[in-house]
Amino acid sequence: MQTQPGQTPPGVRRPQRADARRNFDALIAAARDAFAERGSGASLEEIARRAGVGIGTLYRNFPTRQDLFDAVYTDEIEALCRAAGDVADLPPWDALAAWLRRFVGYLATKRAIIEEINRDSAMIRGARESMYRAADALLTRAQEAGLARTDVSSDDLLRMISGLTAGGYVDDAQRERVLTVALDGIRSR
Amino acid sequence: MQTQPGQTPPGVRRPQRADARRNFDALIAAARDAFAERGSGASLEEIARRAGVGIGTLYRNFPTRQDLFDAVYTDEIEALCRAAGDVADLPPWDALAAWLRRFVGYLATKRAIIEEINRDSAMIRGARESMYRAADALLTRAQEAGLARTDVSSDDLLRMISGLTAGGYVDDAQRERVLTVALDGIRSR
DNA sequence: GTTAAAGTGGAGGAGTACCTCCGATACAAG
DNA sequence: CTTGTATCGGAGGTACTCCTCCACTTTAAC
Repeated sequence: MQTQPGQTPPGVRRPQRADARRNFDALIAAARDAFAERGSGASLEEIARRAGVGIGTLYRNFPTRQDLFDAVYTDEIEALCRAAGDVADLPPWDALAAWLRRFVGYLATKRAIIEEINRDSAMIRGARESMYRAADALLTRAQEAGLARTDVSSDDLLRMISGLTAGGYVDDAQRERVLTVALDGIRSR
Repeated sequence: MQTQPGQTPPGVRRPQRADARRNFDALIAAARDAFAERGSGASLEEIARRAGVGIGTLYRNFPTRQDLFDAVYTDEIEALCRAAGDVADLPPWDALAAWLRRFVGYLATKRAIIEEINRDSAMIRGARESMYRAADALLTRAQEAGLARTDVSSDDLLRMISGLTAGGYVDDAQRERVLTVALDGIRSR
């Protein structure tokens, strides 16, 4: 074990060789699906099977369950941050609402991520903070335009929305209704 | 196995003998704590140990995990329904808000119950429906008084609030802030 | 106090998940 | 093509959970 890696992830590194990289990526994809379906306790052997690799390969790339989870989670968060860029040129309120809708979409089937979203994990903190910064920029803009109430923080907002999503709704229409109610609560009056 | 019990619960019955009743109640209490701490996958052996009984006793009283879960769940729901009576003489909006606060309080530490609240289980359906009726009465009253928006159902409402609670908040003040936003979203304008 | 019936509890078999280890394999540099 | 090396994969040891079974204990009716 090298003693001064200096990278962000403690033990997880995308491998060099082509076949190894394929396996690495397949494992993350399989883990994403498995966590979404079975929750964060999904069997690691099943994840390896889904990815079409041996259990040993899983453990070499991700020594602990948390390492694997962090890799999946970081991917998702990065996608959300990119989405914040996509809405930057909408009017303040629309930008906030659109991004929150996308946030909900990303989280909709990902129970494990919702469960874990508030937990602390040394290496994840950075990714989560950049997501919070993205949300904060959108919320602040809406607040400065006088469109959003000023007594909520972006932390309040994301916890509220991710909680809402955790419910497991009868259908998309219901989820949309509930999201509308939440947005109306945030709008200043 | 008796073939025509005719009771509401399929296999669960509060036992007759004093010592057996003590064990039965201790098991439900221990299960409530264990489910709250560890989620619905808590080890049954640990529950038996916490209750101070053998694993055999647990299985005699609750042949399946679901039976035990149902017993805990039904208890909680009944308490919530009683709480709906307590707020009946408040003004419509205050009654709804007060009951939802109590609802949140009950659910606050009960991850397992939140997880399960939308799942279907033959014998639980009755209990859940009476809770929904209680919520519906309060919401309808507020709607008829022109205080609550009419485009949400009690089902929407409870899913939304129980989702909010699932988040895991930094502190009570944050949870209260988020609940206030949700209530403002429900209030008609 | 006696006794039949109800209830107890934990040993142990079966199944499953975790994780390590190392002989076999596939890549890529020469 | 050859060869050194990175990588693979799954057998198997360990640990944990589920659940059954039955010799023993407690209750409460008489």
